[in-house]
Amino acid sequence: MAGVSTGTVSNALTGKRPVAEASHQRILTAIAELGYQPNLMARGLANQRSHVLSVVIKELSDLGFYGYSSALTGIQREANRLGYSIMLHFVNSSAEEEIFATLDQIRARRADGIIWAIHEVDGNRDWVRDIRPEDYPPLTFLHMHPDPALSVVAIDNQAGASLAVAHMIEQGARTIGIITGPADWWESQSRLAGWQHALEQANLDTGSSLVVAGDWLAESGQKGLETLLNQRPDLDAVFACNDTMALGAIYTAHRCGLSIPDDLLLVGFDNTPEAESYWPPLTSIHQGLRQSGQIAVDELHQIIESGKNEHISPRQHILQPELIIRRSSMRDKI
Amino acid sequence: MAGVSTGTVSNALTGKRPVAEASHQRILTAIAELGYQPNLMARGLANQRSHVLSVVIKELSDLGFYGYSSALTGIQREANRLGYSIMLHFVNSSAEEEIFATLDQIRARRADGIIWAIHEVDGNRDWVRDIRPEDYPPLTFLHMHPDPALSVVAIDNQAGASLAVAHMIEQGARTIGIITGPADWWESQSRLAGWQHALEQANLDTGSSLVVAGDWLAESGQKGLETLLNQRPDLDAVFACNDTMALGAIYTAHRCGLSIPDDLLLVGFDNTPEAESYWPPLTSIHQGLRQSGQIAVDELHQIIESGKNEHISPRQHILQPELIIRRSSMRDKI
DNA sequence: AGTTATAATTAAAGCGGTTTAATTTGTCAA
DNA sequence: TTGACAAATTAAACCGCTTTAATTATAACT
Repeated sequence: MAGVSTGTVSNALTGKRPVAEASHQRILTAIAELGYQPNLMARGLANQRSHVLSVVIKELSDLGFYGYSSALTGIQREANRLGYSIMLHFVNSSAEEEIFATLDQIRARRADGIIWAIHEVDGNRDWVRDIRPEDYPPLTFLHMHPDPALSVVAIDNQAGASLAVAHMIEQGARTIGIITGPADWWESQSRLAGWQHALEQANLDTGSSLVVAGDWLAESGQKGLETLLNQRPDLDAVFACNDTMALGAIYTAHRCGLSIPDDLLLVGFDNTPEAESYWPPLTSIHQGLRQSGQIAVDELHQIIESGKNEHISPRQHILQPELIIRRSSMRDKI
Repeated sequence: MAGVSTGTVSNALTGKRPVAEASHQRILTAIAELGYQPNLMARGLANQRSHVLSVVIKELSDLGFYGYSSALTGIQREANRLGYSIMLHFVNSSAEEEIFATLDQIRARRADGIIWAIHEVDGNRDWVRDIRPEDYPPLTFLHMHPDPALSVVAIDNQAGASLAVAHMIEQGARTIGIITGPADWWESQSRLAGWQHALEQANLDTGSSLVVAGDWLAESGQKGLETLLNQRPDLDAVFACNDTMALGAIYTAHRCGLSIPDDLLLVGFDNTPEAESYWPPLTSIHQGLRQSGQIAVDELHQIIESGKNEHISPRQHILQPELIIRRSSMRDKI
């Protein structure tokens, strides 16, 4: 319609080779007239580049909304800026079968890169060792434990937990319990390690009677605090490994007539927007989730751009979380 | 490698035409040996069918996690079952510019269908009237107000709100305030209408001093209840248009030394998993969000399969929400 | 005007599948 | 042995784009 060949149209649109001003104009008007929209599948086929990033997360069932949503926001913004579309994949179990089904699908779609953001559970990243990397697009892990052989963006959970516990110690707490997430999650483990580390620094009790495992959900926070109180009547502070479980702990405190912070200090993890509307407002650890998502995309983009040829060595990005102090942990009331 | 032509491989894999058992075997082993993975872009190009569903949501910033996450879960499961991958798109403003940019991207990717799940704001669906439907893949709207000309899956917000308010009336409340969402959201409007309807049925006050607008976030629930209490000292119940704002209202009640439910009944909307760990546990309206997502996919799938030719008339699916009673609304304590 | 260099364009091949129409192979009856 | 018919296979075209190599148009210099 513009009286030129498809090759010229291609050049006009991608700008890879110069096109005469006159033809350029004719092409643009023709495009507008026809409502033409380039077919990205065809373009991808020809370019061997889909401009699609695959993001793999655990099914957003009843837990972990906050983390995934925030990270996804960060991912999306950056991906959009760099011209990628994002394809979402869900994995529920750690069954290798399901993992490989997902990987196959990603491979079949010829995604340019993968952000693997499944919360890590003991051994559910082992498959990485079994694959030939050249069979798959570049892979960046989000929120998993750093490994020098892999590209990883993570938050320093241990440091965050230490921050929380050290703060409570400073506020005068001496018997500090912890409500962890499921024992096999990496994030649980490192938050537990942070709790332990901070207590050891201060020569305080880290006995197992101070540890109870939750499942991230509020109800397990309720039960968790009950158990802790039974085991340790002298308990004077609790670190809940996420805000939702902290909410459950607050529930139990109310039910037992315990005042937070007068009788018990409490700190959570995540710093969800609701935390400041808990009663009392909850001190929590803020993670740069949005930022971590963004970094993961940048990282992946670099690897993709550099081409698989020049072997770029994997990098580790560790973000430091931050303590947000609110009333639940302030012995001296404000 | 299997000594057959690509055409035969195609037939073997898709099963569209019969292939001799012997060749079939040879093909399978060759595939296993080579680690072959069909290129879905090429397949899509040839078939004019991408097997991709585009899901458009508002950026999961600080609000609305719960709704989007649940719906996405439903969408994902069903999409997976039917062999679709899902591509995620984010729209933030209601600027037509951004909307059309998104639509163009979807069109360029040749998605088979679109689930438009942007929370509806006054007029931000008007673009639908301006487009030629045949330019775009089939479109289903999720959580927007029904329109006979469009394919829509929605939850009956008005009925849900009425349920909540009627329940409080039954519990003896006579002066029932409401904390709404932003005034321009369709969901706010219909929940407000439900509140009004239930009160009118019972001949109770619906004056504007009983209405205050929030923004879905907890903090606005705090402020909201403050305002209501100032305007109406006789207030004896509140309907918060989501659980998060209800949490804020609880905060204010605690701060003012008011007991829920003794001094004030409270009902929320969403029935988030945390609601039962609020103090007191929150009565709320449960929406079948996961189910609505699933239905949207089914609906779209049907339209896609039927081919654009036989014009399938758009259907409306309205789901009824459900009242979940907990202590926050029980005058007679349990 | 005649070369030559340069810029713009195009024809054709290729990306990796599917599909149609034609061909080969195999079976069986005459 | 031949011919007819069905089943399996394949060659080649096509999906819509990019790109290389070749070609044509344009400008610049003797």
